[in-house]
Amino acid sequence: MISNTRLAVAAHIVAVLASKKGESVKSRYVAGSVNTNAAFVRRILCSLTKAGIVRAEMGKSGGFKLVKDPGKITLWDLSVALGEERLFAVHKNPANPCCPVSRGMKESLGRAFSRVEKAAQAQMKRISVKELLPA
Amino acid sequence: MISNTRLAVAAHIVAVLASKKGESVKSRYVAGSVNTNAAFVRRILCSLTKAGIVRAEMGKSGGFKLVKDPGKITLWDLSVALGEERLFAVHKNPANPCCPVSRGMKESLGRAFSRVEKAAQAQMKRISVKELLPA
DNA sequence: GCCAGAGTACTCGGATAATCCATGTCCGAGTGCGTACGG
DNA sequence: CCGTACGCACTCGGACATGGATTATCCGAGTACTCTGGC
Repeated sequence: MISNTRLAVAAHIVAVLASKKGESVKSRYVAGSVNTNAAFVRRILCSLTKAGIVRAEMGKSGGFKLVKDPGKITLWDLSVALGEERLFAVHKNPANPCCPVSRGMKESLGRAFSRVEKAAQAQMKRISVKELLPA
Repeated sequence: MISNTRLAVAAHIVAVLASKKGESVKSRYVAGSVNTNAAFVRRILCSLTKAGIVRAEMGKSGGFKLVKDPGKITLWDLSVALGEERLFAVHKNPANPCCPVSRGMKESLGRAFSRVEKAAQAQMKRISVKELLPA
């Protein structure tokens, strides 16, 4: 069902930044915690920057800082920042106009999936990054 | 978040079968409605067969028949049949033992994602294929 | 006319190929820090 | 001693491979229908 791990990695990244209490953290350090490469981390941090969740700082002693309170950053915020609000994909093949089922299927599926996504969204809004940190 | 369209296609397939009221339908016909190739449809139908939702019939006038009542087949049933119960993926890179955040992250994320998935699951169980059919 | 048997056409099922997306590797552009020099 | 200018090391950002997943194409195996021949 899932192919990418961006949301999980984004949550991990923000958790690391939160554990550093607003200090500047380098992408390389975060990559070490996630056990991946720094460029991948930066690509996600770029999205988070555009969403106003973190701030990038250039130069020798650069890095990323958390802008918002970790208790106020939810999984939903991260999903939106990554542009991954949708949980389900509908096949994009054109509908067969000869088949009544096919004609209405995309809209029906869209409605059904939206209902499910709305329920998921409500839960995601209730989970903050702070809850992911060790006690 | 999603890359494959199997759940959507499975729902479409079952809807087509339901519209035929238990008659035998060929994979080729279904493929025409979904606008894809017949083998792809058959692979999904194979999963649905193993789950006892449809039955395959060989031979010249073969095809697939719906076994269960469309009103009793939910999106969740289809997800289980396809083996796609999980909505989120956690990165599988090993945790960095030096980082306390990293050590606990997978478990924290697993718990958080489970909560979201449980909410989604509850909704998916409330949506049957019958609701996807045209009025 | 009825039954048996072979042939055939059509199906499903699985193996193989092409395509697309996510991730990893690499290099260029830019900025803050450190040092050296001049005042 | 203090301020300024230069060089540098280190950062982020984006372009280019690579690997895996998803979907499409193809071929083999098998079965129900059909037609023919015999009784």
